[in-house]
Amino acid sequence: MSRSEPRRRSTGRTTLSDVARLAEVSPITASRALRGERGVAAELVERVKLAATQLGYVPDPAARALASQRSAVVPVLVPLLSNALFVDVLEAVHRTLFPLGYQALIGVTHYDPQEEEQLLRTYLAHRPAGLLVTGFDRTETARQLIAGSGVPCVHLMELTTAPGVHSVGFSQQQAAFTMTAHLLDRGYQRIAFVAAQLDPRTLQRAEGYRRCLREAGRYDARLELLSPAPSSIRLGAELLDELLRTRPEVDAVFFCNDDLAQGGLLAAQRLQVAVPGRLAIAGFNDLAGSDQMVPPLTTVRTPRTAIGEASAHMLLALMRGEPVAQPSVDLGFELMVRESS
Amino acid sequence: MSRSEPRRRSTGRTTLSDVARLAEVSPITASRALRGERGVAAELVERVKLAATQLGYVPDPAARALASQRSAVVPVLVPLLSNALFVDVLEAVHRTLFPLGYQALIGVTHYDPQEEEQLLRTYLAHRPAGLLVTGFDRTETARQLIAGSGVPCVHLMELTTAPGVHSVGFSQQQAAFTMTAHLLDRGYQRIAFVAAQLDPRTLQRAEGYRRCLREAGRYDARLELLSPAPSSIRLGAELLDELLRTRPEVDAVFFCNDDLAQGGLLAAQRLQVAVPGRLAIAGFNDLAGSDQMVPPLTTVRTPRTAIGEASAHMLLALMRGEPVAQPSVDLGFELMVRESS
DNA sequence: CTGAAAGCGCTTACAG
DNA sequence: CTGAAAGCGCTTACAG
Repeated sequence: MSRSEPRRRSTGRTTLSDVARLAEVSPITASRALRGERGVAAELVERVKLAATQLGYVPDPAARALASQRSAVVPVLVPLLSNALFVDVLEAVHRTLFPLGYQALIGVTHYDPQEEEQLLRTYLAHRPAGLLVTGFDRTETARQLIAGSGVPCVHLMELTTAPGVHSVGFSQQQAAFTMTAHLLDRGYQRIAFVAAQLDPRTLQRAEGYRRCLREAGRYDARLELLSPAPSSIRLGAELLDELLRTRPEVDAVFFCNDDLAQGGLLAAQRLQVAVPGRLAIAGFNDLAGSDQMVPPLTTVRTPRTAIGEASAHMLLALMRGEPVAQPSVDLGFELMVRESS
Repeated sequence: MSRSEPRRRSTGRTTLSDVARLAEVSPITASRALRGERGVAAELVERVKLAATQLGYVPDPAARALASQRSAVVPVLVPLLSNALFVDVLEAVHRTLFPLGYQALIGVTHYDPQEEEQLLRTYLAHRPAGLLVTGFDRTETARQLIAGSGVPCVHLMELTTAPGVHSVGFSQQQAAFTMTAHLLDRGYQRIAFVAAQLDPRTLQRAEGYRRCLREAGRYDARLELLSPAPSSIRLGAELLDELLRTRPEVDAVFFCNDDLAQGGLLAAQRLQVAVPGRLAIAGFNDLAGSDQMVPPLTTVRTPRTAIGEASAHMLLALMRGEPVAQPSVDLGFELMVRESS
C-alpha cells in the first residue's frame, strides 16, 4: 500500500456519496433530493431515491446534526412516568412527531428543578429541533438556558398569557373550583381537600378549592390535609384514615388526584364508611380504574391526549417558523359526576 | 473583509479549541484530558478542566459521535408505558446509566414487532453505546439489525441460555406455575386462567398454569379465558363477568396481570360474589394498589427494579469490553399471599 | 507524554 | 437547476 494514500477510518457505512455515485449526481444534489428540498429536477430526485433504497441508505444523524446545527430530537420533560397522566401526554406527542421524522426524547425530572436543569443542559447540547416542558416552575438558569438556546419551546399542562411564551393546557384552578362547586351543590357542608406531592399544579387546584369555598363563605383551613409525599393509592388510604381520625366532621373529600381518591375509597370501604352516604369522595384526572371503583368515582377528566397532540402541532409550527395564531391553548376539562358524590 | 479569509459558519458555541487555547495546550490534549484518558500530565489535566469550567464548555455530542463512531445514547425498547412494570424498569435503567454519562432513550413498541424494527433502524443509526430490548419475540430482520450493528445488547424480562445472548429476568412460566400450585394447595378445585394482550410473557405464564394443572391431573381447557385486547382494570371486570356467566363452576381465578385482577376483584364486589369465600382471585406483578384492594390481592411480586439495575450493569460491562461472568441472570420472583386467595 | 494532520458524513454558502 | 469547496466540532492514527 502506497504511503501517499489518504488515511481512512473505515466504517463500512453506506454514505451519501455512495448514493450519489450510484445515481450519478453530486452528493449535494443527493442530499437535497433526499431531504425533499424543492428545486431539484424530478428525474434526479427519483434516481437518487431509488439509489438510496437499493443501497439501504440511512442518513447519519450525527453528521447531519453537526453540519446543520440542528438534530431531529425533541426532548419532552415530564415530572414522572408513574403518573399515567404524563404517559398519555408522551404517547400523543410521540404519535404526532415520529411519522414526521422527529424523535421524542423522554426526560424525567422527578419534580426537581435541579434535575430538570441538568437534563436541559444535557439535551440542549444535542441542538434539539424543539422542546416540550411541563409547567412554568423552573430555575432561573433553566429559563435562561431555554431562551438562550433559541430552540422552540411549548409548555404543557398549565397556561400563561406571558408574551412570547407558548403553552397548551387547561386551568387547574378552575377545574378544582368546578369540582368544589359541584360538591357544594350536592349539599355537602364540610368539604375537605386532600393532596400529595404539592407540585405547582396541585397547589393551583388547592387554590381553586379555596376560592370556591371562600366565595360561599364556607372555607375552613382545618379541612385541608396536605402531604409532600409522592401521590399513590396507598397514601390516599392513609390520608383518608388520618382525615377521619382528626376531622370526623367532614362529609366530603376532594382528593387532588385519582390515585389518592381510589385509595381513599378503598380505605372507606375497609372502615365501613358508606360512600357517598356518610362521606362523598371525589378525585381529579379520571385515571384508569376510576370508573370501575365501587362506587364509581366522581372526578375531573383532563385532556392529556389532546394536550400531547396540540402541543406537538404547535411545536411543529414553531419549528417550521410558521406563525402560531394562539400561543396559549386552553383545552378545558370535563366534570365526571359518578356515584361517589 | 478580505476575499481570502476562510468562510465560517459561525455558531457561537464554545468549542474544544477555545478550551485548549485558554489552557495553552493542543485540542487533542484537551480532548484527552476531558475524557479522562490516562497518560496526560496531571498538571495539564487540571488546567484543561479549569478552562472548561471557566468557559462553561459542553462537548458537542454530534461531533463526538461522528468522530468516534459511538454516541452516549442507550435505547431501551419496551412494549408499553401504560404498564407500571416497564416504567419501573426504565426508572432503574436511567438511574444507573445517567450518572455515568449515558442517556437512556425510551422506545415504545406497542407489542408490535414491525414497530420495534422501525425503532431499531432509527435508533441504530445513532450508533448507540448499548441497547436494551424486551424479550426475544422480534422479526428476523430486527435480530439481524442488532447482531450486525455490533452494539452490545441485553434482553429484559425473559431468560435464555442461547450462546452469546445476554438476558436479565426471571422465569415467567415458573412464576405462574408457583401461583397455580399455591391455589391448588389452598384446595381450589376449578381454577380459571384469565389473560389479555397475549404477548409472549403472558403465554409463558399460561404455559406455567397449564403445566401445573396437568401435573395435578386437573387441567381443563375450558377454564382458560384469553383475550387479545390490551390489559386494563376495566377489561378485568368484563372478563370476570364473562367468566362467571359462562363457567359458573369456577372457584378461583388466576389473572395474568394485576390490573385485570384488580378489575376482577371490583367486579366481584359489584356482583356480590364473596372473595375468597365463593371465588378466590390472584394476580401477577404486584402493581400499585394491589395491597390496598379489599380484600388485598394475592399476587406474584416481580423484580422489575432489580431487572433495570442488573441489565444496566451488565450492559455497562459489555460496553467496556469487560467479561460478563453470567450472561443469563435470573432474578426470581416472590409469591405474595394476601387475603384474596 | 504531547501534537499536527486527517478524517468522520453530512450541509451551508457561494457560484454559475 | 446543479456542483466544487469548505466547514461543522470532535477523535483517531500516526509520529516523535
